Amino acid sequence: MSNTITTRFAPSPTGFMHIGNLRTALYSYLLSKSQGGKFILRIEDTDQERFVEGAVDVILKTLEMTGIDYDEGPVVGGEHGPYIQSERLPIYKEYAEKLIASGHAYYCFCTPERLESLKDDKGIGGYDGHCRDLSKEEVEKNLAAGIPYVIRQKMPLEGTTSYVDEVYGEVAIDNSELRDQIMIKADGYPTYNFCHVVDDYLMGVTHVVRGNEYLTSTPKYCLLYDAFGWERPTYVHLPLLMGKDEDGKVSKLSKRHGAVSFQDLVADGYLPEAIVNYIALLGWCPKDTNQEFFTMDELKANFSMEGLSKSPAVFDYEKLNWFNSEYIKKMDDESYNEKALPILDELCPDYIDTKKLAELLKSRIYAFCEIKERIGFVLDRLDMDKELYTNKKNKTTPESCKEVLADCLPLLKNAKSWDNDTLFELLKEYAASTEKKAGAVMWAIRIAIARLGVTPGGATELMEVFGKEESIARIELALSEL
RNA sequence: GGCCCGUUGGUCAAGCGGUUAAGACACCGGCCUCUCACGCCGGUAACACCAGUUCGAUUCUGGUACGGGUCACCA
Repeated sequence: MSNTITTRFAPSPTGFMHIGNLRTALYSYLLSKSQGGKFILRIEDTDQERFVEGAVDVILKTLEMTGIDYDEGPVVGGEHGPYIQSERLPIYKEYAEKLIASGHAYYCFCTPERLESLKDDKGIGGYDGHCRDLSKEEVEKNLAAGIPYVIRQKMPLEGTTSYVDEVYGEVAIDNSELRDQIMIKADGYPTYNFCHVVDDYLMGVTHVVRGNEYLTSTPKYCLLYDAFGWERPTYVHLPLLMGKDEDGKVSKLSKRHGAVSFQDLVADGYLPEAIVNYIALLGWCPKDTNQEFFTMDELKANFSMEGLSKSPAVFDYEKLNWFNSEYIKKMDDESYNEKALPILDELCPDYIDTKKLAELLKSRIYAFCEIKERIGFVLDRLDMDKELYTNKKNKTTPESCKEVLADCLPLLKNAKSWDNDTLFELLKEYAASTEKKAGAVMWAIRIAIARLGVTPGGATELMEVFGKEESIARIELALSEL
């Protein structure tokens, strides 16, 4: 037995990466890497009906973007391959037969119809062990007759099975609660319940990290390890991720709560590092520190299972927004512009200084998807609401603003250059010479050119963004309307 | 419904028998300021309930309530 820790992430290729699933991958990865262990990626694609084209690529891409690298897995390979379950069918068959031989499993010839009839009106109801004690002769006969069959795990009828979970402590389940679950389906594919155990063992997985929906079914898996005579792994079940409903209640995080897949979030302009940082803190908390910004390396250095929480966490978009805005502010200009400029360049007219605009936006957006809605006043000359000229703090009125605009127009037309500093000085001098408050002058100009009450940036900053021609044109337009 | 798990402010959470019960987001004030944002300063707000153990329970035990999970030829 190796004494290094090995964990794995074993997603189903569903076509998208649910954020809860990503968090599981993260924790599994961190648990291993925090102790210098190994991390394996395995694709669990045994459900032929749910096969989705290209879904594996989504998984690979997500792990790449988030910086969760694996030591073994599809593409990179490894000593325990193949890492895609549909390519391991003979292995499952072999191990299932071992269990039949040892009396821990049996053939079941029941029809789907019979199984259906066992359920109650709520759709709940389990197998009744109908084929559990079929004689060897009957089995041979049915097999020879080509009757479709499944292979079931034979559960003990009495007693309890328990294990100690790293997060939840001891979990004990009466064996009478355990159904003789299917290991190999009629189509020859194994079920999760069976093949993940075989794979985890064969791949040397020492710590099984997964969502707590498996908490109560884990005794069945323990029994499988026992039946094979294998040492059971350490289990680390994670609390679920929840979403808040409109009525204020919470439920398992799903689409109705908003974007819940990694790719949705990225498409909305959230940064992978921000997403990772945020979800790392949903259900885990570092010890002995209040730090909340973590790079992947820092997460590796700080992660420990003691920090894992037992109770479910609500995914809060507000906090994600905050994290993302912080990450945006920390971006260097080059990478920030790489994301922001294409969006602005596509939307804005040529005369707009998109680089300056991007700069103004940097401290004001929480995600890149927000840019479009923030620059409507740049793209179009909005309808003017004259009330905007009234500002109590600067004591402005439409009339006072009209005077300011009329005075400043020629000044601006003669401006030596058209940058923020020059314009600001120009207007400040005008304010001083006419004994007006600078704020009052700025207010008039800003409203005249933006035609909007709240804007990203002040009057002179916006004039720089708009350029001389458009700025002058907007002031003339505003004047004509007053 | 049976079984299992959970419950500290609106949210994420620290706490691991004795604390003025941290911190963060959000919210509300104030400062800064050419509006807003950023930044800075400050504020409101929590141990679900009932018993028991104990000199003392947010911390331990039991029950109740509420929430969640699970009982598939899905994972």
